[in-house]
Amino acid sequence: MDNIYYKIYRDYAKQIQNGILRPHSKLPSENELAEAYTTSRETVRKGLNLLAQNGYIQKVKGKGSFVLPIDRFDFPVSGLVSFKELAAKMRESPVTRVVSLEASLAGEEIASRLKVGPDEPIWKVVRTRTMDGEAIILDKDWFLQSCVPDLTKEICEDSIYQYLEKTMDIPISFAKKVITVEEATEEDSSLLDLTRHELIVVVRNYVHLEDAQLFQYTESRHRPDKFRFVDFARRQ
Amino acid sequence: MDNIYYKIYRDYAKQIQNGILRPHSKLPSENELAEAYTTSRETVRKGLNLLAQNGYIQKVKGKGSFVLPIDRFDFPVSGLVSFKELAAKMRESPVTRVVSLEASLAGEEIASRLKVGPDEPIWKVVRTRTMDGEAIILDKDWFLQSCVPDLTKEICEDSIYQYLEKTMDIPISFAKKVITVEEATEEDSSLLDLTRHELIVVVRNYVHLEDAQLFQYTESRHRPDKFRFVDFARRQ
DNA sequence: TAGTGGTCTAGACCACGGG
DNA sequence: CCGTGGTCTAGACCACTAA
Repeated sequence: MDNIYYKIYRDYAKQIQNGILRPHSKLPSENELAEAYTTSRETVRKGLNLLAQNGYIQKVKGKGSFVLPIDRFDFPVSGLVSFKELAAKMRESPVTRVVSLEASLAGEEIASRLKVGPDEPIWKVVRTRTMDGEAIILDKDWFLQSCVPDLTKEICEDSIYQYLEKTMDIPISFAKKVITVEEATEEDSSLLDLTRHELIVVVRNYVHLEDAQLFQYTESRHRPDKFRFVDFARRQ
Repeated sequence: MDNIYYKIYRDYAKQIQNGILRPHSKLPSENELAEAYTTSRETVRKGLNLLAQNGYIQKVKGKGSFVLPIDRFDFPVSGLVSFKELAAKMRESPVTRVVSLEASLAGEEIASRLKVGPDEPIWKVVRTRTMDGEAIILDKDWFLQSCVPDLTKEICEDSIYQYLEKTMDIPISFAKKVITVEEATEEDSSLLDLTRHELIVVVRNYVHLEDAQLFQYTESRHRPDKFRFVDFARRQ
């Protein structure tokens, strides 16, 4: 709310998402925006660069900034987007079921993934995601208890990210994501509505706080035919 | 090239990749860097922000900028990285085989993907990528001939991206990438060394020029057990 | 308190595009 | 030519960290 450049980013991102600003239309020039927001050109440019990085606009030297004609529907699946945020952009109504929620010690495998000792207290959450009556995603989350003291079934049924960021004010900073395809396990078969495919798309997410501390490891296991990952990337 | 902030980015990216700067070590402060490069702090900050966006460093208010302890091996698979660039970072020696290279008209499906008419002249390139003696990736590329006049088998065996950027000076700007898992086709089976899996990971890439014109469509079809996609993402 | 990064300003010069 | 975005400057104030 405070940042001027972030307000410019939000203002135009919203207008582009709502279709108020049509694809290929031209934004005001940087000088005009600086006047409109009573700020300097460099501040305007920070806002416009955010829009460009996130695929909203294209800046062309000597001409101006233009709205990109990209489908905003399937879009921000890239980056650090949680299931709840993703589902909000879709037509179907998804259901989250909490299979288990337990406080325990890390153990061998998770300890190595979270780079802590095997006796580190952690939360383990297992959830399934159902769309159109079919359980198609199995989400397994491990959190450091030292970062998240309380966790309830109600929070897990909603969005854990929202709880951490909005309610707890825990600053999530960055994440590394690894996508592979692996053999389905017995757990996958028992908790998901698998069709004939014996393969599962596994998205491993290593989530870090602002001080770069690794605090969460997530495995999101998707039925292959329902998996879709979209990414927007700029050169340099 | 001459950009000061880009030089700062390259200098430190290289030092971090080479291990000259160890993980968790502290970079000089922004004021010190401004002096060292005889430039202003805002310019230094642009370089540091590039490093942060690409996962090299973490900036902490009141403390400084620190090298992130992230495996740089499997890393820049994110973004607009071509097979050649990717392979250069791996131990194995990959082989590219050009299956076909032809000039033709777009036709129905490709015309809709490239958003041109079906009579638009295009290049179609089909290549297989072999590692450790197994053909594991099938790459199918379509280019607008209006953007790329000449294309030879030799160029396709090397890196098309390198040819476009370095030799032709065609400015690639951004790309949208969609990853899905689909049934293997007969073409997949005949050109790749598939194991029992009947599924193929399909990475569709829509590549745009600086004026936002869509000029290339690529389908990269991977054997599931050899597929791996890594992504680094920052919140906001 | 001193040093750090985060934001912002009010200029400047440049390269590019189109009339 | 003028307007555009790209780069850069030399300051400023703030919030945060650590001694």
